[in-house]
Amino acid sequence: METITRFAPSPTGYIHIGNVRSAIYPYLLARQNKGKLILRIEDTDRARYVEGATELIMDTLEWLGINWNEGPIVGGPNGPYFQSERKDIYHAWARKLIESGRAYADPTSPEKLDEYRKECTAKKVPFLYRNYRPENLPEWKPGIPLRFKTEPKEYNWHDEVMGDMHTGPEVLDDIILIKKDGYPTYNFAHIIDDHEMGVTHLMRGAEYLSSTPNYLALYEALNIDHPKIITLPHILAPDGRKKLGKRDGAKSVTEYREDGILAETMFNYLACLGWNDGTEQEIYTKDELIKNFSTDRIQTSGARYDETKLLWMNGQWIRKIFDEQGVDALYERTVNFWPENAKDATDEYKQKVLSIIYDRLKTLSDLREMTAYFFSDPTVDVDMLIGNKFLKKLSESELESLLKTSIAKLSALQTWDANNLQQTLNVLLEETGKKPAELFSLIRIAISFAPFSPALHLTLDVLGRETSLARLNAAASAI
RNA sequence: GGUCUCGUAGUAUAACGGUUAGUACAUCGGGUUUUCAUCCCGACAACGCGGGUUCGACUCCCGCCGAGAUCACCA
Repeated sequence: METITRFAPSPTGYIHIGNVRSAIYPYLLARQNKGKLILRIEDTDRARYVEGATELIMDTLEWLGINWNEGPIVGGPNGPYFQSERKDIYHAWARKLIESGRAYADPTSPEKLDEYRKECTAKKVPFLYRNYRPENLPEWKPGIPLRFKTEPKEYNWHDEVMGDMHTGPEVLDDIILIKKDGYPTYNFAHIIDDHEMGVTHLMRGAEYLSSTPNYLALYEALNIDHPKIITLPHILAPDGRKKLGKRDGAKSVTEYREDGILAETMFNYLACLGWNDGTEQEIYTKDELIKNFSTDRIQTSGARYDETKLLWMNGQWIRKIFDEQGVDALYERTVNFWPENAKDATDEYKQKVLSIIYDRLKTLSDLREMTAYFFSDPTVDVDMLIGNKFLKKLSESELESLLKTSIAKLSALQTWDANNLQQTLNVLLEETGKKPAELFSLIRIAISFAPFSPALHLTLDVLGRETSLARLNAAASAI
């Protein structure tokens, strides 16, 4: 049987890192089995609906490389893929339930419901609406919610991650199927949709675990089979132990993207948070994940989200892309991350800068801080020179003459390239009798006035003869 | 409160009855002609507690403790 999975977000805002995984895993499973991934928009809550959220979600998925086979834009045989456009379908199924006596219109007011609830809380007994079913039930019509008439019993089921599950009748209740505004609840809609769309594997977060028995009861009353149930453990907030949510400051995927986290990193990190293939591999391409993914190795316990490791992994990915795909591939991803003063620089020059700085980047946005001096002359800061921990021991006149010696030597260079620069710097070391720490720090700071920079000969090479010498002269005359 | 789930170093994890409990991030120390990184080497650091079962338990069973999820006309 073809594997059909789905990602079914509700358009209430951005996708944060706590819930991208419920898109990644279904995607991996679908691709691994040459199946289909369906994107379905669960927009039945009109109050929480956010304009543009669907586009934002699709944009995020696209960035991550999660493409769907059926859903908005691409269409498909099982549409519409917006729940708000499927009302008739839900109502048709609802009428079947009414006919079989498994659903009823519930005239109870929200106030009355509240009262019941408080009563139960006071008595310290669990609130179950089925104990309060009204006597004279009206016809179901718009304006009145429709409830499921449950038949309390035990349920046993298998969860691909959690294993064999069991619950007693006390967890079953008369859940609302259709709200008074005519829209279905998630509880009802997702069951109908998954069935009609042929979903074979249902992957969702652990927060749905406790309502699963109610869903099982619904499948039964509807006389339909349920997909394989795969419960994903929660991603926990970095500090607390709670499920990561927007309230805990869970950032949107878009935010990470803007901070210079690569899509590869995001995908890799999240896929491996709560899953591993049993080997010691840490860096996975999407294809490797598709190949190696298996639901039976998904963790059962929640995993804390660790941004430090994400940053480490991003550094790994930056280097991996550079090493395996070349500077062009990495450069393509950096276009939005250069400092303001790099605006007029050529692509060729920026690529040169990138190729000597890339292994220092944790995020692409580090470029802004780390490369400014490549694009315009830094402000001369004499204190930075004389206060440097290696240069402190030298007098100012010594520094000045050392700089002048260096300038003379470097100016004499026939061909200004990395190799020759390296050789010349070595000669300078011998001739001046200075330690590398002293001579190189001096030159490095004089040309960059930055806390750090790439290897000296490479930096000089990229800056070029004219700029390098001009900056050295400026520094020398400022001392 | 009911129900369900979870519990290996600070973090993510490996182990599926027998290992000096492995790996990675983080931290600390060292190395590679300056810095910051990369890279390499090293160090620190864990089986929640208590009972069983067993020749032998991180691994199986029970209890306890701790943590989380859920009990909406939200998804």
